Amino acid sequence: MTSPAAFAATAVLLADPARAAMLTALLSGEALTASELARVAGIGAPAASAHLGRLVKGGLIAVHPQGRHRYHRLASEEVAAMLETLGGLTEAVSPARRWPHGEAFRTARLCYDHLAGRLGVALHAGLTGQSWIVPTAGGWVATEAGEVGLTAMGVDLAAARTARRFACDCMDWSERRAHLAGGLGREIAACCLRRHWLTRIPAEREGDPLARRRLRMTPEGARRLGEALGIAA
Amino acid sequence: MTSPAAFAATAVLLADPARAAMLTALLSGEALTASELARVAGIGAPAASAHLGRLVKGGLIAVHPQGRHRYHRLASEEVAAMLETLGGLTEAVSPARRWPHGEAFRTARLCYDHLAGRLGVALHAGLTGQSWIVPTAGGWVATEAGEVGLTAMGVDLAAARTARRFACDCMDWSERRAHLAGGLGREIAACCLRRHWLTRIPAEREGDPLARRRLRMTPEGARRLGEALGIAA
DNA sequence: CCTGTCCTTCGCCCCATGGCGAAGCACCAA
DNA sequence: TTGGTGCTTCGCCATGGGGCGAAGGACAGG
Repeated sequence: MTSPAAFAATAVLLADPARAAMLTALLSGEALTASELARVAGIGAPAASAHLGRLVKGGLIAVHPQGRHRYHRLASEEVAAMLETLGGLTEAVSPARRWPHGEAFRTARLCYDHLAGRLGVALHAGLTGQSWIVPTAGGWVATEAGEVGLTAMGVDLAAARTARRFACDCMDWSERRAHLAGGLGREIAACCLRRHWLTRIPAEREGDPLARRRLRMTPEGARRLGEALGIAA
Repeated sequence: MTSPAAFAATAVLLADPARAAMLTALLSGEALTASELARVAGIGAPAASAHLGRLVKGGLIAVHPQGRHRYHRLASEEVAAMLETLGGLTEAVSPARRWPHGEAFRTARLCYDHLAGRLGVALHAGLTGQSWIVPTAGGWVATEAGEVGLTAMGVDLAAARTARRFACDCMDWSERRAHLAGGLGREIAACCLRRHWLTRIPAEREGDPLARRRLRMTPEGARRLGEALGIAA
């Protein structure tokens, strides 16, 4: 029997401060070990293990055992989008207890594995405005012009196509507009980081779960992204 | 001090089955009394009162006292979008416990006060594709052509402008694409319902919190929406 | 007024959940 | 094999929170 209020079962997983801290840390897109996550959450190893077990069972995170370590990452794009949205709601509803993201956070950041913030929204607008991608059922597909342009930028389209979704929208809360997720979003972000068009901003204090999500655009990046997509930095 | 895992405070409000049922019921966009919500949640009046108090305090719902009755509605567009997203995540993560929305639910439904589902996404694509709305910082604005076209449809643009946001994106989970929210989204939905281009589908069983969210397009509606926006029903 | 209704507050019980320490596995390195 | 380390399981305790019944305000109608 499916309950009409089915999402409560998922919401309980988000409702604990320790689990929330873990999930927030994983929004950087990096895979973290159980002990790293325990430290981030400020709890002991046994408690962390229990939390991680519930998160895995609930389908929110996935595990990659590697020797003695167990690396954890968010289970999917959907989970990342959900956390981003919930964080934005919290900020909209109660500015007093919003998380401490500064202006840099709104300008450009990682949302799991793709670009968000003003840059992410501008990228979405640029791709659709130039018809490099066009709508289809359940997402977007690349046009011929898009394939040429993206390949010239250095984006690995073959890798992007291996994802479950090639390109789809993800809500950008700080901008109230959609940015690009899916395989294409991932590969564009990877390309920008690989070529040092974007660099991660180091954390200001130790153990900040939002560390490594903030991005800064290099002069080279502003030029290249600008000319490729006609967007203003 | 703002905790990095700030969203946990909001998530606890969603994590209870009774509160989740209440919020789900309010997604229909209607204002409900405390006793109606108690019945929907399957709990007594005292428990419902406590839950509603917490939801109001948390900024998720708003109250309108009216005589002996206290009407409750969702506090904002953001809350509705958040619930929609969380419901979608639950379905993506765990199809076993997804809520029972049939095909009609995916085709056309209300997301609080605006249109969602395939129809909502098609509407968004039609408005942007014909340049009736164009992007701006934090949302969309209507062009001159858009003002003419929308007014001809019967949409009250003056009313739409009284909203906090004129037009912004809202994530459509079943389609993985953005649909239109904000004052314009609200007025378009109101127009379609007023002119009987769309009608609510009656609930199949008593007390279904998803009741009155499902929509069906009338032949007249398909024709009018189709010719106005060039969308396929 | 008094009555019925709607809603809230209060007091109480109960159990689900989160935390830890200790012990037990699993794996790498010597 | 023998440690050393990372992680999990087990047992236990404390607390928070959700539920109800009973009682108390607020409001409409006679």
